[in-house]
Amino acid sequence: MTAFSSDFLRIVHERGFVDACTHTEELDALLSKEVVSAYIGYDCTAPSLHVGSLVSIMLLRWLQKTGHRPFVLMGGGTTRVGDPSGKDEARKLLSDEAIAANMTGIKGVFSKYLTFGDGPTDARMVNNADWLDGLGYIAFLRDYGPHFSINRMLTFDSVRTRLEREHHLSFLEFNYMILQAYDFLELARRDGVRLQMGGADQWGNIVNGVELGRRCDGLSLFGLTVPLITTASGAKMGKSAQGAIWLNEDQLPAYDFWQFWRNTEDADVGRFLRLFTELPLDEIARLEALGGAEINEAKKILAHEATTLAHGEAAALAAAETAKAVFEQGGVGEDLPTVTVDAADLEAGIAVPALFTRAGLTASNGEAKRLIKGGGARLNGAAINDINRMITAADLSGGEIKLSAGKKHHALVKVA
RNA sequence: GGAGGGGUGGUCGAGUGGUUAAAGGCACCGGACUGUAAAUCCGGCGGGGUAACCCUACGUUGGUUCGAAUCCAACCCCCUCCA
Repeated sequence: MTAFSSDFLRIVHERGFVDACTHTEELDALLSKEVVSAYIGYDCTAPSLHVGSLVSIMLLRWLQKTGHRPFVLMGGGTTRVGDPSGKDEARKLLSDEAIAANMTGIKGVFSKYLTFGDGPTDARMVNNADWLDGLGYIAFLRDYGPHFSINRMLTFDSVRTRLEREHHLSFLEFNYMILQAYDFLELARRDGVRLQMGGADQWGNIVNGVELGRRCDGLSLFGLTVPLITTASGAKMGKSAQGAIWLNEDQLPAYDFWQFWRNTEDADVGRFLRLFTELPLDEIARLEALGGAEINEAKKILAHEATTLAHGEAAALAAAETAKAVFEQGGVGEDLPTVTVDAADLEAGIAVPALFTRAGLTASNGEAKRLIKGGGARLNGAAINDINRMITAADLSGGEIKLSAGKKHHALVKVA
């Protein structure tokens, strides 16, 4: 591997953040010489970001830590068009209201990882709707259309796969890459941004921006992509029983976030420690070398570090305490999801399946019944085998009832 | 505008009149084994009901039929070729 003179490139290479880079050596020289502004764009297709975006967020964090300036680009304008990259069929169009609401949710995430402000290395957030919404069609076509070759555009992965699979690709989506390229040019002009980063699936879009900058303004722009992170089993990261692993606490409690990392596969521990924590590499090497059951210690550290970044150390410690109580001592923890029931309801008795569903452990009464039949439901740690069992105040243990669906999903029931 | 092909559950994909809540794969959930891991094996996987059973679902809306995902009509959407 090349020796880098810039801290940023050296660190992100060592830690496994880099998939591809346009002109590594020139970029390294630039980063060594001056404060570089770099950006990553984010879709506004969901109300929060999930761990799939965390690699790129960590990348921005390292950028800032090594003395450069991160820009977070909200795709308020481009989300209205829809990025065809990595999708083999057309996405649904979102309403403007939904996009605005999603943007608000996403903004909150970044403040945990980056320092925003007006200083030279303070992060800034921009919204491409600010310039895209006001574009005039003819003027835009005349100014930038000549720089794009249809022949070339047709060879880009996002376009080619659609064509090969004979899936529909609308003209609207076909324009996406032009708009994203224009974003880069616009940011370069406005704020002197020199580097665009993103996921590996963004390579084509990023390269387009680099080329547009050179053709229009003779700018020397750079692109860098991070690899798509999958688990050692080959699955995309971030899936779980309850759905995506969101970074917003109101979408996913810190305890569940902590549990996600705690349950990392053995084979992923080292890689994840490098990507999702800021522990020194020699420490990670030591943790990674742990064998057998000892690797669980490494997973706890991973969970602690990642949760501390996302939700703060207090939340991480609370999650760890709860996990310890629940898994290592078979008890209950403060941080478990909790539902409250009326005392009157409990006096009258609540059917077990209904209570599991109310606690959010199952999606329907039928699912709860199947869970009970399959032997996966437990009440205060004891297996339930009777579907018809009623839960009453007599089941209260220390003023609460602990329900478990499987070994990893627990909830507390308290009386209102 | 014309011709042909297609739209099935979270997803991929069978299924051309009844025994089809709809094969199979994947994903996901539970159990066993473990280390809150992986792999493997077993079970589950639309909703409601203790149950008999009832409801909802195969692009949409109507129709034929005792009975339709399956046949017919109109409409919507996608693909390919032609103009």
